[in-house]
Amino acid sequence: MAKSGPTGAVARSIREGTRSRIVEAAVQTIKERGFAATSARAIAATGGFNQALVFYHFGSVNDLLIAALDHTSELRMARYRAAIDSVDSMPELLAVASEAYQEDLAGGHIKVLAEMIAGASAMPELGPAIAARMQPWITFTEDAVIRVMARSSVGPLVPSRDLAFAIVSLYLGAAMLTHLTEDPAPAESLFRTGAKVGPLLELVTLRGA
Amino acid sequence: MAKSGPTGAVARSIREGTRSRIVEAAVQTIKERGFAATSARAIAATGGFNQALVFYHFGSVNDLLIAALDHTSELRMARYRAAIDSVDSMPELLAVASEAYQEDLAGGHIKVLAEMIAGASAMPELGPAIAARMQPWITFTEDAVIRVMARSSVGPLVPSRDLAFAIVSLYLGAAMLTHLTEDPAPAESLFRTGAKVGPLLELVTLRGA
DNA sequence: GTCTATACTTGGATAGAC
DNA sequence: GTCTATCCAAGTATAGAC
Repeated sequence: MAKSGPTGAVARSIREGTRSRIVEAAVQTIKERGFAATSARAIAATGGFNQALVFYHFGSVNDLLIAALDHTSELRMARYRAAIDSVDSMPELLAVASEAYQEDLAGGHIKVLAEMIAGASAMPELGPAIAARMQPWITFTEDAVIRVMARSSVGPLVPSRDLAFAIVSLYLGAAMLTHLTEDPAPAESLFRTGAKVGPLLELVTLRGA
Repeated sequence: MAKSGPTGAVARSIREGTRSRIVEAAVQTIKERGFAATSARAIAATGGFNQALVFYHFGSVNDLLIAALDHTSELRMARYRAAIDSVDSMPELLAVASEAYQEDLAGGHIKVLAEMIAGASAMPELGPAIAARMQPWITFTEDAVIRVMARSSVGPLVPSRDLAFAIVSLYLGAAMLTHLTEDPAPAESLFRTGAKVGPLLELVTLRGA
């Protein structure tokens, strides 16, 4: 007969593992205090554990931060994939992208991304790891672009790779500017305008409509 | 009768002032070593002067960095203004923008901008100062957009502020990605594609053509 | 105005007890 | 696996001689 395990917070801690607790504390610390303030000591304070655990489990603060970025990236990618896979028209795509952006902003995901990319400059050895984690987003965007452009008469004229790079750049740049100025209004206005212009574009370019 | 002054490097130093020497050393250090490595000690080593001078002349490293950003921003703004003020068609504008981007990349201006924006996350007290220094670029871009769109039949439909914000975001995001991956190819490909698509757009939308 | 020397702080990282 | 205690490096900033 199996002995019954612990319950409550302790059980949660064991089930999720200390590693997960540390990763989540790292994400939360970046969101709340920014990259620069996310030291091993600050992460430990956020999560309520000892500073030395960071090094025991991850070897270095940098390796922990990369694990944290992986963690949020996976969550966000799953969210975007579910929202976009069922979409194949430009207006729908813009609407979904706008909605997901609002979620990212409210949930602090944008802040984590912006802080990590910014941090890559502060810790150059972090650069390649973060760059590698941007590639899936470009590929993902390119897939969506190809699907939507297939219905357009100008689709074949626009290199999908360039358009995907432009979209990711635009998203990233808008996130950095929003994050920098702490003023969400310009980006929101841009998304609203995009939602209005999208259907127009579709009208003009729809193949064989 | 005026006594003749010193010559050579010494004269240059006096004429430009120590402040300028320090600012230029700061810019060069950011370009060569990145934001994180741009400490008072590193700047002093680059410029061949004493570390304490940074604090005597600027009070803090942060204040020096802001002065350095002002310095490069003024140079770049003058360059862009001269190039763009004489332009009023979309293809020309894209060509000029592409050229200026190449210059920025080669001259390291993009690196300075990217490092400073990244650094704003690392040093939160730097954020507002840098945000304020992005505004002139959005306004400048909006002016160019308004002039070019005046010739287009769809011009009145596109809010110029949104388009300007999008262009600056795209530029910034592309710069950050290029900087991060150290691969200039995607951004260059995007600019080439833009140069091809621009004339097409103009053909389609030219007012009363 | 510019230098040397140094006080002070923060944070990464490890040793060793438990 | 987790804790306490500590070492060490790097950097800001200042005091005070020149």
